[in-house]
Formats: sequence, structure tokens, C-alpha cells
Amino acid sequence: MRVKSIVNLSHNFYHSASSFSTDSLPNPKISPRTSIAAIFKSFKRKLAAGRLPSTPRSFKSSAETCAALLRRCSCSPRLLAGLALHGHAVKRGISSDRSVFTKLLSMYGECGHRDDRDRIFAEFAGSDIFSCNFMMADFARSGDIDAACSLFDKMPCRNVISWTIIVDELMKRGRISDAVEYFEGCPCHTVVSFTAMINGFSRNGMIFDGLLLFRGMIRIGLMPNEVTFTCVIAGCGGSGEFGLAMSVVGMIVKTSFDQNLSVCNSLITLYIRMGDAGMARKVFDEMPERDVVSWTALLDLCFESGDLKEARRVFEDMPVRNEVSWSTMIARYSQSGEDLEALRLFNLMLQHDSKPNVSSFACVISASSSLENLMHGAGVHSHVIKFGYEHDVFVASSLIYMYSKCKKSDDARQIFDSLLIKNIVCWNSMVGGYSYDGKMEEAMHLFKQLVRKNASSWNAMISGFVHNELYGNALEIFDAMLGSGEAPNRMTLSSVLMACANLPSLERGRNLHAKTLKLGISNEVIIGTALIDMYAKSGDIGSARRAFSMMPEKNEVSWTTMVRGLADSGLAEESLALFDDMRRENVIPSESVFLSILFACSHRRLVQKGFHYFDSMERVYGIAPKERHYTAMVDLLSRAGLLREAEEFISKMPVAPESSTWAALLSGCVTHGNGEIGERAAKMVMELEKEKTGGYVLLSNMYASAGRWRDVAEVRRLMREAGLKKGGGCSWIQIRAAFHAFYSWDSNHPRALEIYDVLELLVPEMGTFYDADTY
DNA sequence: GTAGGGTTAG
Repeated sequence: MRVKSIVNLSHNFYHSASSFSTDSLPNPKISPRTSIAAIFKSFKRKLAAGRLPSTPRSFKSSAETCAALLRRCSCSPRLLAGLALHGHAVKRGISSDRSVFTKLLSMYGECGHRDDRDRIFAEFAGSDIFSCNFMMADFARSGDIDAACSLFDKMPCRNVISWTIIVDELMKRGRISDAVEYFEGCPCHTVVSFTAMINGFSRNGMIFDGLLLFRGMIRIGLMPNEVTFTCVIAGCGGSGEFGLAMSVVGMIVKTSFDQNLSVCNSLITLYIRMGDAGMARKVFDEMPERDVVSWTALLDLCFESGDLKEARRVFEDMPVRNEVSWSTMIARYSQSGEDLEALRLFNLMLQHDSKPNVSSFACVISASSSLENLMHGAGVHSHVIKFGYEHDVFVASSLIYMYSKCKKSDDARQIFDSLLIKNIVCWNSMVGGYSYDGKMEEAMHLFKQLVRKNASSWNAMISGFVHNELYGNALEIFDAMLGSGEAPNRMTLSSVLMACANLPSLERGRNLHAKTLKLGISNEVIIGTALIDMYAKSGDIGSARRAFSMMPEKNEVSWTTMVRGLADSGLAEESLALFDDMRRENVIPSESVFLSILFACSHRRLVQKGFHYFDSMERVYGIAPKERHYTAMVDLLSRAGLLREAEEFISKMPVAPESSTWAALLSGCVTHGNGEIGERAAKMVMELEKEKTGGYVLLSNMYASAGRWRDVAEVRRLMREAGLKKGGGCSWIQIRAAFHAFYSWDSNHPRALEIYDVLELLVPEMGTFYDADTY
């Protein structure tokens, strides 16, 4: 109310010069410790003592003082002081002084009173180019590019700065053709307007257009400055145009800009992206001066070289840190799997009074998502609220993802619903969140409401179905995606290939392989790896091998997938040989690759070799064997008939045996006919797995093979009493688009009678089969 | 101490 009345009145004061005193304002209760309060008091004292010049002669110095004070009011927003100054300015007739007026605009804007600011602008602005540019820049900064453009169009005269503001903002929003149109309309260019345009191109992935403009600028005689060079180097580095970057580096050296701080900073990052750690370090070492950006770039260099210890040392020795250096530490520790340390760093950041920004929050929320620890996640959430970022779409999307990963998609939904402005990323996070939490119906419901879907929206659904092992649905929604005209990307294809890998649908997989070739993504690691997995699981190990050998770049997952594919296909020797290749290539084995290796050894009864690999896990690679590895070892011993050793191995395990550990032993006992150990093992299986049939079936098989029919009947009785029924084994075939599944003596198929007739013709002894599994 | 272009993270 107060603000409005002053603003409404101010116009009249300006013209009628009626009496208005700062004393008529409520006395602002400002802490005397703050400098602005002190200045304001001194100003009021001077005013009261009549020491401030008020005659037209000293108009200028009065305006200067007022402008300087107003500036303080917008730097650390002080509305009351600002209002008083506004009143004073009106009274003295200096409120339309250019410097006072722009400060007033800034003060109202910074204090959150944009309506009032816009009103005084409308009343006073007239044709002043300065205040128009100021307002245009502010409209643009706050996201209202249309308001900025309409002001631009209304301005009676403009300068190059007016054009630059518009061009830069249009480029930042990706409106390239509009930006070009305005840029071409500008009658006289400067190095700044050119740089804005060049950088706009490069940020929109059009580095060649940027470089053409860069050349054009030099041709018309405008010399690039340090900002131009910084932008061009960053653009070349970001788009991987290292050859072009080097020719620009030549110019930089010739013009001695290689001594400039910002140019050197961008050069460090360029060399890191080129993979030239030596040159990056050399630039850093030879810089005449360094700032927080240089040190943060060096930090990044350490992480890129995989040297966490050195990074930590650099971080601790840095003369200055800012929120970017903290975010770098948090993000990189999280990427290295050190999520707990990332969270610790975030707390340290708060203790150091560093104010987290959107990116710091995004990093630390992502770290708590990886930990799937609700306590940590909710702790970070409380800081989000404390710092007022809960309505930021970027932060909210990370929170939605974090809660969903912690299986709290209802809490995620609350955040989603509380957002007044939602972008597509929030929608996709929520769809993905439901998928991750296994709530595919809710995911689908939300997905259907999403009017403007992008590739990520479709990917969230597809990977959700895959994650929940609903592979058929994944393929269905993929078909719908293709039907909608949305182009699939690498994420889509890798998910769909994963679905195919788990369905008996090799033909579909081959089609997808062709699609990856068409999209030009077949050479990418993630796609190559998905292809290996799909072919291996579909039984086409030859194609899996080819996909593996054709990969130009392999990572640890690609190797692991191929080793596992071979092992699962019964090619134990080849699998072990590939594992040795993998170690020769210095690829660090994961715990999951050891599982495949132990499996391969087990199938070939390679007891010694198995123990060799098992021992090397901890000794050589520092990987503590998990329950699954111990189970694999029990399986290895049991299959080889070393049942007593297997039982002893279980008793010495440092982790508690799982039901499958005992099942492996029991299975060995069935094969090798050891009833004594078998009974003990069976008892353990049934105890650990009360609702499952595995233990009963194995035990009954063991009795059956020993001819102990009375015991077989007893086990069946026990099973019935426990209310358990064994599910039958199932085979299926695909004919065109349809799957046909068959159980033992299954009569559900519509053409069952014909099938069995044909079968009896082909395999006469089928008719004599007795179904031993039917209880 | 009146308005425009930038480097480091995500």
C-alpha cells in the first residue's frame, strides 16, 4: 500500500513540488550494524541539518549522492530506505535525473516491486535510450523476451547496445533466425555485438556459423578482444572442433592474448577436452595470474586424470573457492561412486558459509539419489527449502527423482503437484519416478496427460517397463513412439534392445540393430553393449561376438557382457580366455564379471581355476566376495562332487548363506546321490524359503533317483500341507508376431490336438512319456 | 560511480 501511494504520488510531486518530507515516512527499523543503515542515518542527519545542497546550482551533486545511496538500496535490497530516497528525489526535483532514475528502476526491481518500477518507467521514461536499454535488459533477464522486443520496437531511437541486448537474449533462447534478423538490422556493429552473436551460434551448436562471423568481423577490421577469443575457444572445445581451435590458438599467441586470464582459463578446458593433460597443466603453470576459474579448471583436470587425491589436495590449497568449485567436488566425487563423501562435502560447503546454487543442489541431490538413502535425501531437501529453491524446476526435478529412487513416489508426487510452473523435465522426472517405483499404471496415467511429449518422455516409459521386467509392454510403447513420429535416440534403443534380449524375439532384435545403423549410433559403447547382450541372450552368440569385435571403443561393461554371454552359452573356455584378454587390456574387472567366470568354471568342473579366480578377487582387485560369489563356489564344489568340501566351505563363509547357497549344495547331492548331506541341505533351503517349491522339488528328485518312493510321497505331502504347488516348466516359440507357450502336456493351445497328433507321428515314443513332474 | 558479449560445474 505504502509503495503504491508513493509511486502514485511521485508524479504529482515532480510537477507541483508540493511538500513531501522523508520524515513523513515510517521510521525504518534497520539494524545499526549494517552499513546502509549507517549511511542512511548520516544522510538523514545531513538532510535535517540542511547540509545537503538543494539549490539548482548543486543539482548535480545532490543527484549523485542520491543515486549512490539508491544503488546501495538495490545491492542489498532496502525498500524503506529506497522509498525515502525516492520521496526526497521527487521533492528536490531530481527524480528524472538519468542516474537517479535508473537507480530507482533498479531499486524497485531488486526489492521485488516490479509493478511499481514499470509504472514509474511508463510515467518518466520518455525517449531516454539509457533507461529503455536498462528496462529491456531487465525484461530479458527475467525471461520476458517479448516485453523486451516490444519495448525495442517502440523506442524512438536505439543504439548498438539495444540491438546487442535483444540479439543476446534471442540467442540464449535458441531463437536463432530472429536473432540473425535483429543482428542484420543493426546499423553499426561493435566487437561486443559480434561477440554476442558468435557466442550465440556456438552455444546453439552452430560453431561453424560462429567462426564464419568471426572471420567476417576480422575482415571488416574489427579486432577480436579477450572475450571474443574466450567464446570462440570454448565453442570449438565444446563441439570437438580441435583442429579449428588450434588455428585460433595461433591467433591468440600472435596477438599476445595468451597472457590473458580468461583466455587462458578457456584454453585449460580446451586441452582437457582434447585429452591433452600435459598442455592443460602447462597453460595453468605459465599463467601470469590465476583466479578461482583457473583453479576450478585445474581441479577438473585432476578428476579427468582420475587422481582424486591430487584433486583433494588442489581443492584444499586453492586460494579462493566459489560455488562452482564446491559443485565440481560434489559432482565428481558422486560420479566416482563416492556419494557419501559428496554429501560430506556439501555439509562442509554449508559450514564454510558458501551459498549453494541450483547446480550445487542438483549435484548433491543426484548423489543422494544414487545412495537411495531417504535420510540423506530428506536432509538435503530441508536445505533446498531453507535456501528457497523448492520452486526451481531444475531442483524440483532432481528431488522428484531422488524420492522415487527411495521408493517414495507419493512424496515425489507432492513436490510435482506443488510446482506452479512445470516444464517437460519435471513431467518426465515424475513419469520416470513412478516407473522406477514400480507404479507403471500411475506412470502411464501421467504419461497420457502429457500433451507435448519429447523423446525423454517416451524413454521414461520404455525404460520403466524394462526395469519392471514388462518387456512386451516396452516393445508396445516403442511402437507407439515410432507411430507418433518421435525419433528414438540412443537411450531408447538401448532400452528396447534390453527388452528384446529378454524376449524370444531375435528377429525384432535384428531389426533394431538395423535401426541403430540407420541412426548412426551403432558404434557407441552403450548400443554395442546392448547388442552383445541381446544377441547372446537370444542364442545367437556368433552375432554377439561380431558386435563385440566391431566396437571401436569398449568399456568395462562391454567386456563383462561378452564374458557373461559366452559363459551363459556354455562356452566356458572361450569365456575364460576373453576374461584373460580383458585383464591384459588393463580393464578393471567388476564383481559381476567374477560371477560369470565362476559360473564358467563350475560348468566345466574347473575347481582349481575357480579357486584361483575367487582368491584373486580380494587379493588382486580388492573386491570383497558377496553372497552370490560364495554360492557360485558352493555350486562349483557340489557339481564336481566335492560335497563334503562344499558343506565345510559353507560353514566357514564370512557371510550368511542364502537359500540358493544351500540349494546349490542340495542340487549337487541329487546329482551325486548323497542323501546324508542332501537332507541337511534341503532342511536349510525349506527353512530359508518357506513359500517356494525349489527345496521340496530337489529333495523329492533326490529321493526318486535313489528309489526312496516312500520319502518322495512324504515330501509331496509336506508340500501340499504348506499349500505349495509346483509351477511347470514352459517352452515357447514365436511365429510372426505371436508367441506360443507350452507347458508339459498342456492342452490350452487352440490347436493342441493337432499339435499332439503331429508330435506322435514325429516322435512315436512321446506317447510313452510319463510326466514325472505332475504332482 | 548509468545500459550490451565470457571462462570453471551440471
